[in-house]
Amino acid sequence: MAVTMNDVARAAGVSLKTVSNVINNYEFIRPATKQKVLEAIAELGYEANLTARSLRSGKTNMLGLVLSDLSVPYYAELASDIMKAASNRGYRVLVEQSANQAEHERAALQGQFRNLTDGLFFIPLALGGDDIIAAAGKKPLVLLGEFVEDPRLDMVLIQNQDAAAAVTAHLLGSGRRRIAVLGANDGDTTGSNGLRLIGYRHALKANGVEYDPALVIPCGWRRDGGAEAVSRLLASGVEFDAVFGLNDVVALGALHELLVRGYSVPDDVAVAGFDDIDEARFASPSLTTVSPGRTEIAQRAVDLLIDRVEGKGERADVEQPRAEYALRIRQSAP
Amino acid sequence: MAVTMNDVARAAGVSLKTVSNVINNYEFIRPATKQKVLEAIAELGYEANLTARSLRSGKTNMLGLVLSDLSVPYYAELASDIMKAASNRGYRVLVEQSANQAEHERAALQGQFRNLTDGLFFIPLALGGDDIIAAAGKKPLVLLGEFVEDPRLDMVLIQNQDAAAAVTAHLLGSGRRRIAVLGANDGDTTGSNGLRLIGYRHALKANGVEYDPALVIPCGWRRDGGAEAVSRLLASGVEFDAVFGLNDVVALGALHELLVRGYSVPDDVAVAGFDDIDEARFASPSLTTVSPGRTEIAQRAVDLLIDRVEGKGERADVEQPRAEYALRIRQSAP
DNA sequence: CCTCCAATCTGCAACGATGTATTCAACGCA
DNA sequence: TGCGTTGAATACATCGTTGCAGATTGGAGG
Repeated sequence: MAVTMNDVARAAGVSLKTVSNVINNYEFIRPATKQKVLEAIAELGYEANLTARSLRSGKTNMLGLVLSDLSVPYYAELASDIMKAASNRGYRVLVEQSANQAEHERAALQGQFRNLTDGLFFIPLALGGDDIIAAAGKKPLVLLGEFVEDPRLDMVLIQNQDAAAAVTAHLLGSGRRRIAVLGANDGDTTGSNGLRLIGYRHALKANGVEYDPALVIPCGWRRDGGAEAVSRLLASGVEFDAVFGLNDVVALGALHELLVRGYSVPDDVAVAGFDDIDEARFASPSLTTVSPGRTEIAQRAVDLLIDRVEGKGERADVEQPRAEYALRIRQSAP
Repeated sequence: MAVTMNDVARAAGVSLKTVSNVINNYEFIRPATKQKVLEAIAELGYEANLTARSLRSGKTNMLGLVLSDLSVPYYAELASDIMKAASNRGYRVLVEQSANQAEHERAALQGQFRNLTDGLFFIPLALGGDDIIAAAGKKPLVLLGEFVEDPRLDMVLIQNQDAAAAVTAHLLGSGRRRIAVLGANDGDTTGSNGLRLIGYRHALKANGVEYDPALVIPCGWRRDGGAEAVSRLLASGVEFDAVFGLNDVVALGALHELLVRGYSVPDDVAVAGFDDIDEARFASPSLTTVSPGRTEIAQRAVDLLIDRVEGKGERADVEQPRAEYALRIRQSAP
């Protein structure tokens, strides 16, 4: 059916192996021979069979990316950045949605998905560090700094704590004193939610404001979660003058609910988020948030994973680069 | 390294081919034999090597999805739906971003990307029908009804024209008479932009409102495109009492710009979009828009492509199912 | 002129599965 | 008893590459 190396070899009058050598840029090939082969390739429109190559070489040149759902803007944007960065280094990315289910995450760590790829980017949401270490195979794995932080695993870290503190400090700086936190449980200390909550508490303490657990509202990390959390907060009668959504969609859901109910943002209530998704800039009012350095995260993760895959240096030390964050002050909390 | 069929065969005391037969559910296998093999598989933790299987069988069980950029919410949501539907039928989806470049699109249609997949979903933005037919190989291809509509190609259609007419009619019904259209050029007749513009004109005509080319503002199909289009529209001095963004992000960008400039929506200007992305429901004010039936599109596209791949029926007739649209009336244009 | 080495090219096996054809045993039936 | 038929398992070739070892060629050096 398709043109194979054999066809090219015959057309160029050389051996199959020489064609292979030309394609793989083997050093010792006479320019004239190379020329002949390249011409035959062009003429026949030959394209290497990647499946055969993978079988023989054991490399697929694909990287896996496990995330909960592409319809979540932050993940979609991150995936886009990762795919671009990987493409620049000659790799494709195969995305797998875990739907936030431990079973799906585990399956992606070890099953067929793993075999299809040379290495894995993983945004764990349901599994913890121990689970991951237990389930993961031997191929390179890079976590993306969302929920799990574990010293035994390669990962790109988000400065969850410091960034959350910066947002909180900004709200405090504008005179807010009753800042509700949406998306965490009082007492959380691990995961993005826990770390961001800690950052929030640190900032309160540093500014001499007392921590009130009644202001910490757990909710799903989606728009409707944020909206519903605001409803509960209002129903509870607890006073507040600012809302810090632990990610942007929660903050945007909250913002929407506040406006629907006739509150003025930022006059009555200031709103801030975390992630700096594209949408934040165009919300009305535009959303104050913190950028975790998405593009940098993607680039560092890709470089780290591909270096592992290609075994450059072979050093076994865990690497955990940390991306720079940046506060984005907009209308919702000037 | 990894466990192969051979290892399983040895452990079970049968031939390699028998193991293969068990795995492929070959009909004539004694239950006792099957049992032995399955036990050996479980014990050794054998997993089939998909690369080898692909090489031999010529099938990869992967489908390609070519779109411009995952950071565009509509595409991310569609990709998510497609991946879920494909997964239900045992296929994975490999996404390729074309960045809206003809060269990238062409490459995805014929190059290595094509070889990696059994069939392709394609959302063309830069290429036209002729280009696609010229570039596409022999493997199944299903277009997703955005820009190109071509009777020679399998595709799932969006009811661009009727849905746009429905939005326009709704705006007219609420008393608006000067409806600006963002995202098309006066005279466009092809592509989503053209078809939606035609729908708009039909609705105007049906309601006895004259078409004014000055109200048609071309712009990039992104948030900042919509925002900037509103700026141009205002600068032009042309009067308008409603804005119809030809997709949701354009409409949301426009909405943002209007609010920033102190206009009241919907009192001064009504705003409507097209796509019904998740964000539309939570915008402030929430966005009136039309749902093109994203989940249905994904499901139909997956069914169509997989049926083609698996050659069920082998009928050569082009198929072009049409998804149902639905108007979503919200605050921005009640 | 012969040896030796580097540059260049080639042949064969192998990656791990599946398709085809074949073998072998057991069974029913004349 | 002998023969055809069917169920069950196997042997071998094959998919299109790349790794490895070996063959060939053309000077440089003695």
